[in-house]
Amino acid sequence: MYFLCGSIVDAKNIFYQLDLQYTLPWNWMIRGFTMMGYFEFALLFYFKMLGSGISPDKYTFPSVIKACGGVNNVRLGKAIYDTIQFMGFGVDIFVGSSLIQLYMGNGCIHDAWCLFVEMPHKDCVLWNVMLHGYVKNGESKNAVGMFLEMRNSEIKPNAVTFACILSVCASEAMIGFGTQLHGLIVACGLELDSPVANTLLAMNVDMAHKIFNQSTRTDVVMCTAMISGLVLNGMNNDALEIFRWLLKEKMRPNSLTLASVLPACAGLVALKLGKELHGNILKHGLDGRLHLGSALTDMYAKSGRLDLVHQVFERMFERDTICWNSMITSYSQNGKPEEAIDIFRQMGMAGAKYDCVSISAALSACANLPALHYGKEIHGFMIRSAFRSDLFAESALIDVYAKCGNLFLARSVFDMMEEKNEVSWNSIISAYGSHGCLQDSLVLFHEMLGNGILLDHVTFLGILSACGHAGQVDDGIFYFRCMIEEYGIPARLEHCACMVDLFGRAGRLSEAFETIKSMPFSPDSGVWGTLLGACRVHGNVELAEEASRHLFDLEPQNSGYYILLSNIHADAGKWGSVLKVRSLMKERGVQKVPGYSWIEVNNNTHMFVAADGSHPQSAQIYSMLKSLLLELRKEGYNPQPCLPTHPQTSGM
DNA sequence: CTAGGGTTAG
Repeated sequence: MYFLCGSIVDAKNIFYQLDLQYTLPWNWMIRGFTMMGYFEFALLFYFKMLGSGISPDKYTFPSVIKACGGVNNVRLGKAIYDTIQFMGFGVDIFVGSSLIQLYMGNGCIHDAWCLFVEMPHKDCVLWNVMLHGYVKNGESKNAVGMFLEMRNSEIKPNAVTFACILSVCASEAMIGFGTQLHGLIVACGLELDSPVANTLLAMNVDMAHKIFNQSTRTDVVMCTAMISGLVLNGMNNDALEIFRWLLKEKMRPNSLTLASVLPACAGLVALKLGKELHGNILKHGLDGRLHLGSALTDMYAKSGRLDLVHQVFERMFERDTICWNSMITSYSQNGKPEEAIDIFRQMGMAGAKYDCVSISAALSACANLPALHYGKEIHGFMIRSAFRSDLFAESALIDVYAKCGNLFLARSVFDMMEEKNEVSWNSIISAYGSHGCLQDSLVLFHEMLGNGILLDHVTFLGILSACGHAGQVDDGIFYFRCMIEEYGIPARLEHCACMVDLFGRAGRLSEAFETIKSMPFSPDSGVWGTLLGACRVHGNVELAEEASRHLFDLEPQNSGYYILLSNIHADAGKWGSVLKVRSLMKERGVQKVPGYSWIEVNNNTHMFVAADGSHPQSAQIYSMLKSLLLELRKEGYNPQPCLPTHPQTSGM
């Protein structure tokens, strides 16, 4: 079993040193490939074996049939079934349960049932495979019927039986039946067994912990279930603790275990451990597999390492919907919305199937650009396909329309939703908030309360930003307190950042600074940047110096902050300080990145840099700007920068 | 040699 200890290359080398006249090494190879999830290779070796004139034995078939299941090839499975009968092997319980699994995994419930009935000897595993098959196909009634029938037979249910039937109770909310079963499980003395614990985990984390700690028989499967359950509940540290314990106990994590731990690393931004795991995955030749590839991509994305994201993606053997989705998300979450949309396109061209996740990920990229044209295109696609009533996608759509400045469309998406959850409400509240419509935000907030929707920290983020955009400082203070005291939602860094913005916009800079000093988090560049921006608007040089000190510390290469500080000094007429900032930039080798802006007109995107004369209609644009500014002056508005001049005529 | 555990989104 070199597959479990070393790499595929090692296994192959050893294989070719063995005597290939015998069936045994072939069986090992086929079983090894199947266990590692390399179903195609398992089948390839099966046919190589037949081609070499080696006849398979009864130990060969279960692995081969499982490999057929891995590539969803029922027809091949049936052909092998014919071969087995033709060779006169008869169908034992091992072949039988593998076949039933294959049928059930591909929705051939009737075939599975026929085979089950025909089996002369039925053991507990065979019953369990049938039971699990019904559960997987959503046939809860038949599953329960199967269970009751099993109770009437002489076969005793075991832990796996209960695990299957309990999962039906959890999904169908059959709480009464569930408690009844629980009593039965305890009566059978099975409570501490691993598969039961898995299912209990889905119901209650505390209970799972208790069972896990008391359990005498913990194996890799149970640890994996425990880890994934903890990650699902956001308890990443506990998940990593179990993983470290598993290694200490000399248990061997497999690809399923690794796929469960990686999201915990992603959540904690534990890049070092993540890289170690990646090294392990590479050593075992597992990095091209779908589950691990997607998890690795996400882990590197959350650590901000797009270079490694790209590397992992390039090395993948196959690409399914999920791994494309995590690519879109990776770029979108790392401030590269254009690339994210591009990947969304590539995904379609590569023939991958879009799902709700792809749609909502692409839409959130559109919202961040913001790109109304792409957003509308995807909206059209949603209407044509069946993605219209997906909560995630619709909330992202509200966000797109709001960020693209179209509140009306955002509201109509919200109004037409068949079903709304807290995210949908949060999206529309933030939409009004970012447009300065505090009253509408508050009306929706109370409507949300009235509808019994659960408020969360995002709801208050929307309300606080609404107060800020509307300049209602007192309301902001009120809702900030209300969140903590009345709803028991602890303030996060983002809420404090909203408060800094709220005070800053209103010119109450000392209170903004007070907020930063008193908050229980270490302020990030966003918070200091907000304060610096407010200092520019309200002309506070002293605080600007303070904020800049922190910003130059946090992001020494970000030219924007240096420029902003130097402009603040310039506004105050302190030309000596302006020169100091400029020389600091030079000293640190900070490059000034030109700012771009763009606008969509008739489905064409036009992009501009400062003092840009490259647009074909540049002359008209500048003359229009000039006349607009003259209009503004007539109305009494006197903007700071001097009148723009056409760069070609001014010789810049 | 057969059953139970895995990845992505606001």
